[in-house]
Amino acid sequence: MAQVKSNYQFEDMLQKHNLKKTAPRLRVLSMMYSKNTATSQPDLESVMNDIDRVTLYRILNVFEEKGIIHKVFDLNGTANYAVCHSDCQENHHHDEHLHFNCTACKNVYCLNELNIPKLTLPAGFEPQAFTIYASGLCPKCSKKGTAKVN
Amino acid sequence: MAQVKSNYQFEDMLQKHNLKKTAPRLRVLSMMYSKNTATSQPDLESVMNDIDRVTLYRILNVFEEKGIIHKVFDLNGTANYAVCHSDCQENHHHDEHLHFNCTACKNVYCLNELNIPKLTLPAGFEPQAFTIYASGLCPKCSKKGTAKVN
DNA sequence: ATATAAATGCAACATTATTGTATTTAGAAA
DNA sequence: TTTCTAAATACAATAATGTTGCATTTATAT
Ligand SMILES: [Mn+2]
Ligand SMILES: [Mn+2]
Ligand SMILES: [Zn+2]
Ligand SMILES: [Zn+2]
Repeated sequence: MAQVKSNYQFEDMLQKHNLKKTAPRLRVLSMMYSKNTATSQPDLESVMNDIDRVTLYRILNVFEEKGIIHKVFDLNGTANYAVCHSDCQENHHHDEHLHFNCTACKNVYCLNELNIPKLTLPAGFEPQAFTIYASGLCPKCSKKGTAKVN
Repeated sequence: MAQVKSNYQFEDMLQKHNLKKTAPRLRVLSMMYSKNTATSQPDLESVMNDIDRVTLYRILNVFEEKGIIHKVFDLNGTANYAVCHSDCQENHHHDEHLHFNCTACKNVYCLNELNIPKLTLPAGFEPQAFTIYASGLCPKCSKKGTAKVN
């Protein structure tokens, strides 16, 4: 499920976006691509505790600007970041997919494969983007509850 | 659109939830029911600047616990609060409606009338609640853009 | 190799969330 | 009505998070 990318590909990504290939950026990219769930800044900080808090903050910001990652708020309102699957451009995201927030493990999953149904809003509303949030149990946690632990 | 309720009804609501009828609580209730959009804590603070910030914080918390209001995060991740339209109970909310966040005026609208289509998630996911977010222009702001200002 | 713009790390500050507690107050009981 | 008590408020203090400025370091173009 998690995308497999080589370090060379990460360097390529940075270059394409006119970003310098630095160690902190490559590490963030590799961590985010290795997971199939979104990552909060506290998550990043605890794993990469040798990188400055502000540096991570700025890396996440610039990645979001460039359309490399997108931000999603979980049930508690804390920001989580996930890689953009699609054709996101600088300052123009297209992340209209479903976000699933597991109430047990708290992980946030981007379910890109799901297409969002068309909705008609009340008169006057002119929607430009939709996202759906679902909360409940993710595959891992629902398995734990019922049968054997994975 | 905004619900009209008398002060007597607000007192009644507090009593039903075993909350004392205090001036700050009644003022918060009356403000939130008078609007058809969600209210952020900074909003409340600026209007009711004689009430302590922490008091407002705790009022919002207890109202949410009791199922009187629900929290919704806007595009910037700041919490907004809106009255629950339906059968929300203590620690058991049923606010599965669409939230519309206007990119111009930043207001958040709860569109309760809209029913959310059934969605089938990938195998293993066990959703318990859905909410849809839409962003774009609200009726007021779309009108401003095209024709005369309202 | 050198120059330079970009990125990092550190300090400082801003904002918001949260907890503790003394004082006040609503509502029950006398 | 007065008295009592648990609940609520206000204020102080701390924690957590977001943001900016700037000196130092580093990637990369020349
Ligand atoms: Mn996503
Ligand atoms: Mn709502
Ligand atoms: Zn889970
Ligand atoms: Zn608007």
